[in-house]
Amino acid sequence: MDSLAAIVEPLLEWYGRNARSLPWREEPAPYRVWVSEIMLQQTRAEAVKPYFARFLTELPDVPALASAPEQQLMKLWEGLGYYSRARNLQKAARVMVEQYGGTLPADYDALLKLPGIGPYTAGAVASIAYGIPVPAVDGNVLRVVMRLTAGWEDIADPAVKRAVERRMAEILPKDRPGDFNQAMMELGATVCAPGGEPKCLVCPLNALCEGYRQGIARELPVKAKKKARRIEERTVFLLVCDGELAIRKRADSGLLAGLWELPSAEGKLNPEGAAETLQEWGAQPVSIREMPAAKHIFSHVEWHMTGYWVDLTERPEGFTWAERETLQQEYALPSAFRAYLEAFTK
DNA sequence: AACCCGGGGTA
DNA sequence: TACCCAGGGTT
Repeated sequence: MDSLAAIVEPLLEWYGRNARSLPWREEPAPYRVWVSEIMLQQTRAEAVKPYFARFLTELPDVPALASAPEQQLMKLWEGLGYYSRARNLQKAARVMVEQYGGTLPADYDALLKLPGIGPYTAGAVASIAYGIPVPAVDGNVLRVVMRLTAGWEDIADPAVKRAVERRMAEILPKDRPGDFNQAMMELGATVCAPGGEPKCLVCPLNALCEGYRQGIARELPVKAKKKARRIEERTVFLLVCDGELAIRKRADSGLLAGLWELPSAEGKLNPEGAAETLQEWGAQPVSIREMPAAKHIFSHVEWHMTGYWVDLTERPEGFTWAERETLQQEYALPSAFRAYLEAFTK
């Protein structure tokens, strides 16, 4: 198949009848489109919905985002993952306030220069919010194109992505770039879906699909395997004093940067090692109880956690203390710790 | 080019 | 389990 030009018309027709109703789609103001696109990076639309609603309520425009306290920002992002997205969102908002009068630049290259905005997001915002004719190639589009063309290229290869961007640019309808880009993604998300059997029988493009004709759509796309996760042992401490729990802020770079955590130490500490660590922290336990093991899986790391419940009557320095309720409402605590806490406390 | 960065859904 | 998800930044 030389050109994919033939897919444009049936795809747009299908999209007009089948587009999901999504909050950022109903009212595609640039700020809303941008925030939604950042949240949607590596994240399913269904997961984004509640976060998007809360975020837009609390931070309704670029200036509000630019001046938001870190604590509020991270709390709004808590549980969504890839927390640098939130920090870059605010960095970009500040650039917009300083350089663009508090609005998003209506220009692909200017968008691309902003923190957190790469080729996909720049294309999505430019085309959806401003009608600028540029492609937006994400995982959905790569999958759809590889199946349409029966292509066995490795979609993990950046050169393959660039080639697909070129092909999309060639056929992009200049009058409806935003609809076209969204239609490709919508098809990939709901019909030409990953995992399991694609719904070729209801696909508006099946008559044009080489992967379907050859019966290999299910096998595509090809993607190079990722490296296996490394395993890290951690020992978590529930330090309890007067009904309050000790937490502390994580380093501002690396995994879960700048979020809060339960005090923890590397390795699987036995009771003697735990006592030693508590001594280093200046904690004088009234009682120590060993807690069950738990596992938390990140995309590239696996934490094997054990823990100790430690009752204290005096508070060592270097920690922040919070009641369960306050912790819940005020502090951004990553899922790994939240799950551990909820599993072993009432 | 390789690695880092979350959390949840799904087969 | 392993893979995927409206990816981007750093080295």
